[in-house]
Amino acid sequence: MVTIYDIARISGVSKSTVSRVVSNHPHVSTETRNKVLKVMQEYNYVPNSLARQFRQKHTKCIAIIIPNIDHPYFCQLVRYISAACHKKGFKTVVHQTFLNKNTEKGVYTQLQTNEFDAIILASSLLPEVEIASCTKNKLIVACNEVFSGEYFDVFCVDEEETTMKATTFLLNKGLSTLAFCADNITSPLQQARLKGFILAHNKKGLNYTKKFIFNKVSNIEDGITLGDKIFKVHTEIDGIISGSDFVAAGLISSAVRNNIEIPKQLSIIGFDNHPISLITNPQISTISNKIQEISIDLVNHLINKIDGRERAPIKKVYSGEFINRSSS
Amino acid sequence: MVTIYDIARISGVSKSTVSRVVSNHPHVSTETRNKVLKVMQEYNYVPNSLARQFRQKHTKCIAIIIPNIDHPYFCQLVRYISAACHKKGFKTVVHQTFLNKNTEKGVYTQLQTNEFDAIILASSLLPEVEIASCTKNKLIVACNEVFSGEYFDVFCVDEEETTMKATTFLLNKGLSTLAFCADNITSPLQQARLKGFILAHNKKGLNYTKKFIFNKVSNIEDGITLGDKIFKVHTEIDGIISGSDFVAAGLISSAVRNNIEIPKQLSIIGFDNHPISLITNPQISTISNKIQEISIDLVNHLINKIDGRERAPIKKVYSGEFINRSSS
DNA sequence: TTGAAAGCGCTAACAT
DNA sequence: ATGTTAGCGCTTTCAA
Repeated sequence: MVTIYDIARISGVSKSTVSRVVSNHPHVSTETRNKVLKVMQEYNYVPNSLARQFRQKHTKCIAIIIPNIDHPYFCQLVRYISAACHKKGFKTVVHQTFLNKNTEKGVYTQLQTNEFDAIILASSLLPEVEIASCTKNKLIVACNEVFSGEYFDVFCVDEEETTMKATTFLLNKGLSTLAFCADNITSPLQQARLKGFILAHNKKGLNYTKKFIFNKVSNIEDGITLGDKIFKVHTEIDGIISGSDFVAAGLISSAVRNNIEIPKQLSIIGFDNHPISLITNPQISTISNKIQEISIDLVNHLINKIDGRERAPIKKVYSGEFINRSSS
Repeated sequence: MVTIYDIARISGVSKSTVSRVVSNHPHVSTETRNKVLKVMQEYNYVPNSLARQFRQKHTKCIAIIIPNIDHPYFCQLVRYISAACHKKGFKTVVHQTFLNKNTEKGVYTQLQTNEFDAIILASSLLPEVEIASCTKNKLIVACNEVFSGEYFDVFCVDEEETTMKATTFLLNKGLSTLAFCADNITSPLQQARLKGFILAHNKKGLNYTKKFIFNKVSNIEDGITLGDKIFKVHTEIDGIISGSDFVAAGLISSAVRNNIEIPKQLSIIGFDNHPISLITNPQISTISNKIQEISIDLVNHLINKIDGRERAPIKKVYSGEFINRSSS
């Protein structure tokens, strides 16, 4: 391996000078710079990132924590975050927890040992204070998880308000028996949605049915399974706020097979405004969560922080948009 | 920051000894080990990965190159590869090229500078020899891209044979005018599929229609757009081999809106066996590509190579499975 | 504008 | 079983 020292020796300058041309410092004469550049090229020199990172105490790498990438929302999130990071010269490493607390904690340990410069936390199983204590003196920012903003930065959609809007829409149509599906009901985000769901009922002086709050429904297959289970038995359900467009798609396909007319007998609302909502029949009414906008804002902010251009923790709340298609 | 030297000083041993307990070496007395462990805990010591990586000349990080993660196949691929790597103590960094050659080259440069230990190449725009020359002396393995296996390891499904099987199935049904959709037709993988498509025609002494080879059709929206364009004008098309289940889903939704009966008037076959193929109406006949099996094999092999337990380049070919549902 | 020199935190060969 | 020591490749302060 050819090192900076080799290049220095060969081009007859010092290591410092070579380092300066590598890092594009000023105060190097054009003559010297060209001479060094030529030798670098000739000997196929590439700087060793490991050494630079060690010396400069940063990795140019950001971790993102999600439950599982094979999911309409997280997949898009990673897409935009990763692209935004790349544009700024950062790598992104994806950590899937598969909803395992210890896996999540492992990522915090890696943060402490400098495996990456910061964490974007898009899904968490741990309480805010515990996370804060695990990530002390390090950079972490939450994305669409419901945290106070007291300990670390938070960028999120107002899940409660958004879910309330969608639920109210169904209630205003005169529906009486709504179901609610969650991916992982104990998470703060799902709790916020549930709160919005309940609040919408309260505001109209209506009751919701506890046994129609379904947990652990996260993908197409889960939607199908749930549908097959409830559509035969609980025909009184006339509306569903489902946790994602994939779940909604599964529910719709099951409903169709069970001869339930949508939206005449049953309304279904999804989340995420994923393109899948365009190909079901009927198309899925959904909630757009501004993934791209949030991703870009968040990454810009985070990188400013890494570069030391920002200080105090901020909380930025976005408003979700209800998109009314044909399933409601 | 508390370093290994601090711990050594405080616990009254040498740096080497501390290093040994950190790395769980044998030849440390239980007494010493416990003493050091206690001090480490008390002072909240965490080893600095940057220094270790630098010293040991590895990152414990593997890059994966894909066009874009928001895609049914690549999303699942990343899911399984990333999980398999994690199990072996490796991180994965996702590089999306968005089909840009220079972005792909950038990743090879990063490999040369040791930003990660190896690349898993799941999508490439570059010829095999160029890749080989860019990744000299480093580890790279291709996944489901059609390379010779001469320069680097290759794990892949036999795309040609698999596509031929599916095409033959349609031809045997008596269909006469088949269309073919590709994501990016110039890629070796898509070329292999096209070859299989053509071969199936040849074997039966039939011709295919060149203008029904469609390029740059990669997601749900593209499927819808293409469907809306061709279903009105080219009613002679009676079968489509589409590049992915998402494209197939888009096509089906467009066909339904255009009052085309599937599979009576038109057969559609997807790729990837993504759950989306279960929620369209009719369900999508598709080709399973054994993502999980390949991912695990590939990662195991790659990590053996990183650890120096393997040498010569290998090529492992898997057979895809045609799954006949209701869209064909 | 350039060079000398110290040192980042850790590992491992060698010596004891 | 433990310590001594050299050094990984680079950046950066300081001096010239």
